[in-house]
Amino acid sequence: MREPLPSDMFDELCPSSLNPIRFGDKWAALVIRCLEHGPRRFSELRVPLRRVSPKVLTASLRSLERDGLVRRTVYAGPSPRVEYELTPLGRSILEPMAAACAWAEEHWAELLEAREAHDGAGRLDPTGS
Amino acid sequence: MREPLPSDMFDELCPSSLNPIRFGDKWAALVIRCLEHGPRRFSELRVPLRRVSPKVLTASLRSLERDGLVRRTVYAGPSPRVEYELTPLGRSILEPMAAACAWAEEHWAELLEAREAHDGAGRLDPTGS
DNA sequence: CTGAATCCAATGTGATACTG
DNA sequence: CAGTATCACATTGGATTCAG
Repeated sequence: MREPLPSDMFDELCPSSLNPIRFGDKWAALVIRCLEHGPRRFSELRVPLRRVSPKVLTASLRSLERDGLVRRTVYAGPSPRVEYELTPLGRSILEPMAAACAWAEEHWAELLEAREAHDGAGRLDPTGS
Repeated sequence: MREPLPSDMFDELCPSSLNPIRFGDKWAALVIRCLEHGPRRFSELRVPLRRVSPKVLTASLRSLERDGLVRRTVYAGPSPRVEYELTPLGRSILEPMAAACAWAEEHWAELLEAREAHDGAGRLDPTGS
């Protein structure tokens, strides 16, 4: 429990910018993955997602909270402390998400090839005349 | 084969505007569903998707073509005729898409409840004091 | 018939600085 | 610590009009 988060989500995992299957806003999928193994504090999330500005990260979390996928808990104390965690509903989306990521990983190369072929077309004569 | 398309995609199917799982651009999922049962002409697609302007529909199709999910075929003739159909790669995405739609249908009500609860909060005192 | 061109609105994303 | 405020920018979505 409380497994360490990856140091930078942008190094690994399914390249969500390529994946045509997307979850909520641009960062929602990554946020959900960060919460997969238990509750996290805002500042903990900011480490692997350091290239997301606090405003955008907040917006993503709020959106997930609004949809009931994430619960936000404020702990009173000398310094503010807030924890985010997946609700049961949020956990239930992990499965289709994993399926989508599996598809993306499996067909990642095909997507890239198709793009290159498509983008390159029209600039050279495919008949080779 | 050549089953009729639904008359209006906006009446039925998974409400993709609510579903946090999205495929490509706003209409990609609906377009893919229209192509599920065989090739379709542009004007055929425009019927169930009549609330999508031709420009946007074209853009969506082009994007799918670029990713190798859809093949576009032009048939020469007295009047232009163009057909779109799913490639094998395009077909392969039907499965994770179905999983995502199943999730959405299953949890559709929970999402709505969560939104209402969230949007309504703050306007009345939950402690009932 | 199949889109391309143009223009515009809405939304999403982001950097920076500041606050309880 | 955990955000909010503000401004700016990019992308997307759309209506309308026009062309091959």
